[in-house]
Amino acid sequence: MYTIGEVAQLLGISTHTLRYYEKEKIIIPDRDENGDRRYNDSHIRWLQFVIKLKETQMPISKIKQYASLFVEGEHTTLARLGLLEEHKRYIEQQIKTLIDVDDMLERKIVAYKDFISKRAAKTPAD
Amino acid sequence: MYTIGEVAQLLGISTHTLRYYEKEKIIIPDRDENGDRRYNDSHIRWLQFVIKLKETQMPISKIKQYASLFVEGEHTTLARLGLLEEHKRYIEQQIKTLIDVDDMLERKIVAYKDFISKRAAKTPAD
DNA sequence: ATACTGATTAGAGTAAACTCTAAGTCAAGG
DNA sequence: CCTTGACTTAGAGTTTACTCTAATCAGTAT
Repeated sequence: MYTIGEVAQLLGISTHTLRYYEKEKIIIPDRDENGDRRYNDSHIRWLQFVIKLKETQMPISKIKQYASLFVEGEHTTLARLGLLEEHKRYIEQQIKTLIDVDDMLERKIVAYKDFISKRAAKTPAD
Repeated sequence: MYTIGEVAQLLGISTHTLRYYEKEKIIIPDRDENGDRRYNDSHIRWLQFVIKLKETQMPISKIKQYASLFVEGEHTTLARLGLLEEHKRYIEQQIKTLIDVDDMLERKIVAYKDFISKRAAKTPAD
């Protein structure tokens, strides 16, 4: 069981963000006898999943949708599957785009290096 | 030579955005005798490059920096090279992350499908 | 006792990147 | 003549995702 500060540290996010996610109903931790938030291992795993989705540009609104389907229960598995499949398609498209741009940058970088080395060769006495 | 409306259509962005990019000094088109913006092929190519950078999450502030180095002239090639190399490193890291999450989603999706098909098998008379 | 640490809340503020509105002017085409 | 589409400046509004503030309280350290 972790406090909000411990979770923040562990996952490299701020306590502000954790409270924001709770306000948005993305994660609802338990509370201890003082009313302080308590996160267990399954909360942590869910947060790690959320962070992965975020790193791949899934908007908070979609993550919220997915989280609320979870709360609704087992009859939403098909809808959840749909969301994941949709995001997977986005990711695969994004990978293609990134590879394209990576190639484009590689060519530009080579051209710049070439230009710089030629310029250097032209002014040997500088 | 293209008008702002033609460029917007061609590149799938709005005229507002093109004016905004001009305000931010990312692209400075020519003007015709009426003072209307005129974009030539090299403007178009530069805009296509900007859009590619944006698709790969380069912030407008960085694109601005790169554009202003261009305007400053040839002595900024090293700085430009640096910016491109930095963004290339970001992209390559991002590709790794996307591949990881793609795998993770694949596993989740398989698990969901498995669950759904097992549930269907349990209730053959539904 | 009191200062420090870390927790709580509601709600305000911020940054990025547009996106649009107002309130006009101007020129060409049908 | 009227519509369309361009132009201007200045500024307001929107969305996303935080990020921070203020005021308060509970437990521990000196």
